[in-house]
Amino acid sequence: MSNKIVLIDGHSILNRAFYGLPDLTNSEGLHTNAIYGFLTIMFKILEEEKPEYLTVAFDVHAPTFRHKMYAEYKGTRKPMAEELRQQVPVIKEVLHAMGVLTIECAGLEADDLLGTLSKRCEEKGMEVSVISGDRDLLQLATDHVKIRIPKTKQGRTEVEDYYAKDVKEKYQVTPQEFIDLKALMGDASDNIPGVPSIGEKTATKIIAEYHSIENAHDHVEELKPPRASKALREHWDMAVMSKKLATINVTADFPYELYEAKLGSLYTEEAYDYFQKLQFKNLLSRFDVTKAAEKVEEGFLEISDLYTAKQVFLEAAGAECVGACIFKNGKDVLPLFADQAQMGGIGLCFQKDKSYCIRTGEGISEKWLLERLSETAGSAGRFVMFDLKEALAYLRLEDPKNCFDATVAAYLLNPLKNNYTYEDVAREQLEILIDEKAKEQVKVCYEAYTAYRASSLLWDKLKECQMDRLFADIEMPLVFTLYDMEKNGVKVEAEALKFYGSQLGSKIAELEKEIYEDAGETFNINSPKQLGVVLFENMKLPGGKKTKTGYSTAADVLEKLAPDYPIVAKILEYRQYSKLKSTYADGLANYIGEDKRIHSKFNQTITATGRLSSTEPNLQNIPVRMELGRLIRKVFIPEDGYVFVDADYSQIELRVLAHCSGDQNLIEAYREAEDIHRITASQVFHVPFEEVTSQQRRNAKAVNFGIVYGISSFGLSQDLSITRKEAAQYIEDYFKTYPGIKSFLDDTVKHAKEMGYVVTLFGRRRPVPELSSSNFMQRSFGERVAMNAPIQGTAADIIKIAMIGVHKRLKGRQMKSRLVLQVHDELLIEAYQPELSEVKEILREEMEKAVSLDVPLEVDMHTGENWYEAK
DNA sequence: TTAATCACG
DNA sequence: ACGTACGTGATTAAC
Repeated sequence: MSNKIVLIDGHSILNRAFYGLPDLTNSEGLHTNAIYGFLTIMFKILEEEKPEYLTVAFDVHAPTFRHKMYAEYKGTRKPMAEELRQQVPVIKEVLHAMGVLTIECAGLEADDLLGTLSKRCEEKGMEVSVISGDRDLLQLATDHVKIRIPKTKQGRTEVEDYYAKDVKEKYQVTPQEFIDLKALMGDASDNIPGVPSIGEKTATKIIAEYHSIENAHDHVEELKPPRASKALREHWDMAVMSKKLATINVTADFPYELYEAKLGSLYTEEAYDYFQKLQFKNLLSRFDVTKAAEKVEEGFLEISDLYTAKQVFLEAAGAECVGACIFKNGKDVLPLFADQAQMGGIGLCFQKDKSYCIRTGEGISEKWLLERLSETAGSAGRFVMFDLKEALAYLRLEDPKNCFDATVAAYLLNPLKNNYTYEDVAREQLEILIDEKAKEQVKVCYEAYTAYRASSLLWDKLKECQMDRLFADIEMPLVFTLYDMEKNGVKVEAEALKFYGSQLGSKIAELEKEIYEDAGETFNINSPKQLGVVLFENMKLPGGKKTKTGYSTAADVLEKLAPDYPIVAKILEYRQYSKLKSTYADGLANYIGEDKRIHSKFNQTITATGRLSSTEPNLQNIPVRMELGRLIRKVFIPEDGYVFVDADYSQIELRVLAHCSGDQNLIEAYREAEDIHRITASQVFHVPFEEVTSQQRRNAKAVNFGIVYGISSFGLSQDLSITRKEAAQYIEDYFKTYPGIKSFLDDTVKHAKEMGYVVTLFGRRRPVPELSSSNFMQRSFGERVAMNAPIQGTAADIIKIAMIGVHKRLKGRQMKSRLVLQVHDELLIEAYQPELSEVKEILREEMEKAVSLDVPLEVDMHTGENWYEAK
């Protein structure tokens, strides 16, 4: 027979969770971190204790007796953060949905409820666990009442347990005496003043000896040290009041029926809906797989004989919609050589209550299976997969128009997520939970099934958000373009790269030696921590602290010291060389394939704004700004008989801004100007075009950049090393010159605050949940994001259109020239010599005519025998 | 796994 | 009063 009860201090645990976890929001912008943390802690406790009863106590937000007393003493409590406040009613609803009893009582604090309940339950002979983040509650500990204090340490929650003996052990006082201890030492977090000049040490000594403040007061003359004796005499009233404040009422009168606290199943349907809405994905796995899912699985079939497989493909021919997946066998194979990867088989689903897992094997060859799948895809009304780009390595798809990449669709609907797996989509769109431990064939069937079922739901949502055109006309065709780019890769001269690396290596060794000599000791220069200690403590350079963990040794800090201290200059140089060597020289070498080419990945579902990202390796951040780094571009070369053509948009983001804002002045400027920063300077600073100084131009350029980033006076002042006031003046002058921009940015932020998202010219959305934050910094960040995302995103849309156009024309004419890289506003083509002039024409046309704006889109183009020359 | 740093647009 | 520019990815050290 279990006779255990768990009592939770609701607000205290919410608070712990709120401050212990990073800010989380669901897609509606509701903050959820405290709720999530609370539930995690609660589940952990319940699993450990397996109690029969559970009750969560909350404070009522009317002033209570103890607060009122304190308010008279000194002001009021700090108000609760808005992000936390909004989570309080939600956790109560969630608990209710799980059948957990919550109590609150006007005029009583949660402490009093907990104290009274723990006493009542103990008297009934029950074992009691009280969960709180507050040490106050330690006074409730007995042999049968355990106080449990959860601590979040690096993401993991550990719980400290206190029975009466543990309190005594740790604090040298009994739980009862703990009240007196608090009365003397006070507790800032619980607004208990205590006696001035008596701290933890003294208080413990006094209470351990005299056991109560009253007894201590009776012997006040004997108290040591004299300071404490004096304090207690002079502030006796404070001690008495503090004791009253610190005492938890264990005989409060409120209605409570134990049977109501009896635990049933927490995992109810209602609770599931809440968890779904709150997007607590890993908590959802606690719910039993739904009955509906069990029914779905009845229709799953594993096939490994040719005859049945043939039947299935016959049935699938001409289906309205086909969902599919391809799975590998055994260990992962390098994606570069996906063609050679060992295939385990495929998943296939083309009707709502059946899904197949077809394995390769004796009767069924890989080749045959892929051919059938390709045919099926071709004849389908719609062919749906997750991560279609990866699958293209296996399939021959003739007409991309009927293809639907569910990963990309899910990304467009919410670009802020980290991943878009079929499990996620099944849960979000189909409300099906997939058991992680399910057998391979079941998972394979689920993936195909999810692709089949979710595509129409995703498509409807895309239409609802007016992203259907963006999806069908830009993102889906782009999948094919990116696949070809990845397959093409870019040729790299391994020998030259190796030589470059070894040169850097000797330079690094030289600098290392000099730095150790200057410092008078050896240390790891790559460790910011060690470096900080050497520079700012051992060598006593000025410029002290900056980060939480120690000194900042970032470049902008060191640059200020470099002119005066040769060692700092050497460190900066060392950093530069070692970055080049580790990331670029050595880093890139690891990715050169047998074909002497690097096949970097272009990711389509990573960024919040719609840009692409490049990984394994990242070819979008190859050095260019510094000559030394720029040299590395010489190792990127075209195939024999080919040349590079590199084209980049000139200030595409600013042009997008000019168009979207409709600011006549800026539009005019772009229609005429050769040099937009100069013309901006001329207009903002009211000087003739010819008389603009280089300083003025630099400033104007910085303002132009700032505008695109979502301007702030602080940011601009940092960039230009001027005061905030001066920066604010620049911004004001800029907006005076271009009033259309000011109103556009204001309108964008306003729209974002109303709708919760911003939109690009082509309908791409980015949610901005930060805008509803009560935290100034977070909200300001949201405002900058709202200003930047439509601009950066529209530019991304435009170059995507250009890429598709270029790709289509090159392919359509069966040219040998190929697109190899995209770097946000730049395209690199490996052009077959005889096709060079045609390629240049195509590239310019497709880029300039990707979209018609109110300002011209200008493209700079260069050719060369390597990337260094072509840029 | 996270924080710091630095490469790019 | 708050304390930052927007968007990425790779490497390294240190927990």
